[in-house]
Amino acid sequence: MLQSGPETRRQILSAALKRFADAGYATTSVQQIVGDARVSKPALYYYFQDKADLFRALVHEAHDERYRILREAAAQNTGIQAQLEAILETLFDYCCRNRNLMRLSFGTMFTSAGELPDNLACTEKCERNFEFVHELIQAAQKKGELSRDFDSRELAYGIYGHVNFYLVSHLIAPDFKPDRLTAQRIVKLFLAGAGGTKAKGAKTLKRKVKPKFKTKSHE
Amino acid sequence: MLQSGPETRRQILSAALKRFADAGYATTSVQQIVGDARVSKPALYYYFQDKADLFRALVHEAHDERYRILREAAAQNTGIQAQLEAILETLFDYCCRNRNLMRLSFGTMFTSAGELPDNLACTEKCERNFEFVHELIQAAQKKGELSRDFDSRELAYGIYGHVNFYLVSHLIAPDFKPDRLTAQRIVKLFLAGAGGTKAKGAKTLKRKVKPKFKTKSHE
DNA sequence: AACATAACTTACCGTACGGTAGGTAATTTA
DNA sequence: TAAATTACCTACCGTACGGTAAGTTATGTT
Repeated sequence: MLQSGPETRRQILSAALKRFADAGYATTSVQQIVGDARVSKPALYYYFQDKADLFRALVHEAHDERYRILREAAAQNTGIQAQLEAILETLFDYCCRNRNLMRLSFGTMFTSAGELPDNLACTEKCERNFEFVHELIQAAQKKGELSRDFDSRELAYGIYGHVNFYLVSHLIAPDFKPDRLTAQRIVKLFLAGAGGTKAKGAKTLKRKVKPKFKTKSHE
Repeated sequence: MLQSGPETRRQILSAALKRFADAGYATTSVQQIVGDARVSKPALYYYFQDKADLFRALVHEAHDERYRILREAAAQNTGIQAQLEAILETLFDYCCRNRNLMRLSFGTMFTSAGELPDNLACTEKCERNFEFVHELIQAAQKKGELSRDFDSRELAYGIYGHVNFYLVSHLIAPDFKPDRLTAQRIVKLFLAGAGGTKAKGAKTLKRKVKPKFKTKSHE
């Protein structure tokens, strides 16, 4: 019996996402994907040009969606602190709810180029995401919301790296779930700094990081 | 003519490093490696149990060496600021001089497990590296060198994530070469924070980040 | 000189992969 | 209702892979 068409396509994408996220592009075979999706191989080749095309569809979806919610979160807030908090919370939330998609897109960024299909061209989309945050910071610096002792790019690196560490931590250890409070703590540290015991601000929002979470870091 | 033995082994490792770093584990074939190393396939299987064993040898080398120089850098300095600066500078230097090895070990951390050989067990080594920095920060907090408004783990995440961002940036864009000055700037930001224009400290050490470096970020 | 071992080589095998040729059943269009 | 198109299926092909069996040459050791 024939299915509804788009439904089959969705099944293939869903199965492919899981396999690619678990085992990477090269290791995953088309056979496995069509097996999971309960369709035949030619069905897959009916909807996608080849294995690489299927992979690209997933990666681009991941990047674009993330960029979209990033902008939305920033637009709905004013002031760099609120904006950063919103962006972080949104990212954390999205990351927790679309773990496989995020694992895939992070994977493509850190994996050696030769392992992935050509024409992936995700560096541009990565840059776009970073530059968006960078511009927010630049603007905030101009408004005096952020210190001018640092180059805007230095600041962007700082917060971006910090956040990515949390994201990757979640991707590696699913039980580690950064949330709204985490976002606020990160922004607070970013703004206040770690230096001295000059009792720089209120101790509000403080939270013990559960030590049971074995970071499993990632260098 | 027969070669000196260990020399052949070294050639194989060197060729394998390059291939694995460029194309990843799954995509690289044993044929390519022995081709580059100008030896035959059985020569490789004479020195290594199998493809996975060869890969493991490289990864473990990378992690252990990095851990060693990390400890050394910390031991030769006192005070958290000097220690962090030294660690960062050492890491940057090592990363620039052993780029392929670093690409390999970062790759293994971010790549999905299914794509790599079993028994890789690099998460422990990653944790070990992170925990070392974490302990330094804990000690500094006790001595009052660092703020107690934050959990020690929060602080460690902050600096560790920040640094990793620079490392990965270099791995993706080789022209971007963080150095001693970069290390000092990062530590300064970590300690002082990005908040306000209260002219928190001297403007010494300030440096413009060359905008010509297109970050190529990585999310 | 005789033997053992280390350090390889050529040649090959079975497997699993990505992809396709060619056919079929349901659905839409004329 | 007939033609065309959509949505698949079974069966298969060529290739390149990881790994090995069996032979060869140099280098000690006795």
